[in-house]
Amino acid sequence: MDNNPTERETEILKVLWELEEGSVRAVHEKLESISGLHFNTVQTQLRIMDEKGLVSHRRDGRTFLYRPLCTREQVSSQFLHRVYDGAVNELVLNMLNSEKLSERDLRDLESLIAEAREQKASRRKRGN
Amino acid sequence: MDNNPTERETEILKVLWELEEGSVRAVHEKLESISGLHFNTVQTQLRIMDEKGLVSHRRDGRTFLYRPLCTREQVSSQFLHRVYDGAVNELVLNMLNSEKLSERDLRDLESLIAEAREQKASRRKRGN
DNA sequence: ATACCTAACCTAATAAATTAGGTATAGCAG
DNA sequence: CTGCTATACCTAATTTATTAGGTTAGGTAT
Repeated sequence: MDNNPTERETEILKVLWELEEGSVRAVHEKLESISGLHFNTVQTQLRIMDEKGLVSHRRDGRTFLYRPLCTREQVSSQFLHRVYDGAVNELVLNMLNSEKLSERDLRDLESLIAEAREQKASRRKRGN
Repeated sequence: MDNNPTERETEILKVLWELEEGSVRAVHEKLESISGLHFNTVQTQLRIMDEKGLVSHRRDGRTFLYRPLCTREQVSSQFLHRVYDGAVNELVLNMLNSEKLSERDLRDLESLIAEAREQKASRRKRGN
């Protein structure tokens, strides 16, 4: 789980992040159009990811329903630390340079930061 | 080059991003303490990365000096698109949640955004 | 009941990443 | 000149990721 997902695993996780929970079939259907993967391939991948602790599963009748154990936030944090040694500002700076952001996007980012600040303040008040 | 680097390749690129240019030895020394990699291993990796176009090399006497061709910005942009389908705001939101940022960090981020906005404005004026 | 569909399960082939040994050679110290 | 060191170069073993075939069995419709 601290073990970061491979290319294909990330692709599968993306589907599960969206679905919250899904069967092999559900995941397969989402991926098939893009990658043309075989059903069994997805099934095997999910089994391996289960062993690795990237996902969990429960039974629903005859079929397994998989859930991501690894969040997008975790994957991103790992990326940040792996590539930037944790320097968020560096990452954001690069994003601002490489991505074409509209004024609207920039404002959105500012709101996010303002919110983060407020949450910090309220956590402090509650003693956290 | 649009092909994103593997785990180990990223580690090597990180060294080269810092050094701008470096010999196998230089890269090896930086990595050895952390990963205990053999000199030849680093050399082979660099050769492969050269073939892949992730780095380039030039001769300096008897030794090769390697340079990264793939920037950290590119790697990050690929990550963004692979994991977030390009949604910068989502990524930043996650960063704000998962990383513990100080008031100072938040202010820094705000300055970066302000700068990005100005650059956008000045590019527009110059007709770009 | 029987045929059929769908699922898990088992297995292995293939491809890619990671690692490091051995060889040849150039340059340098004694 | 001779041995030593550091380098590129060549090669292959090992591990990990990726893929999908074949088998078995549960559930369902006819």
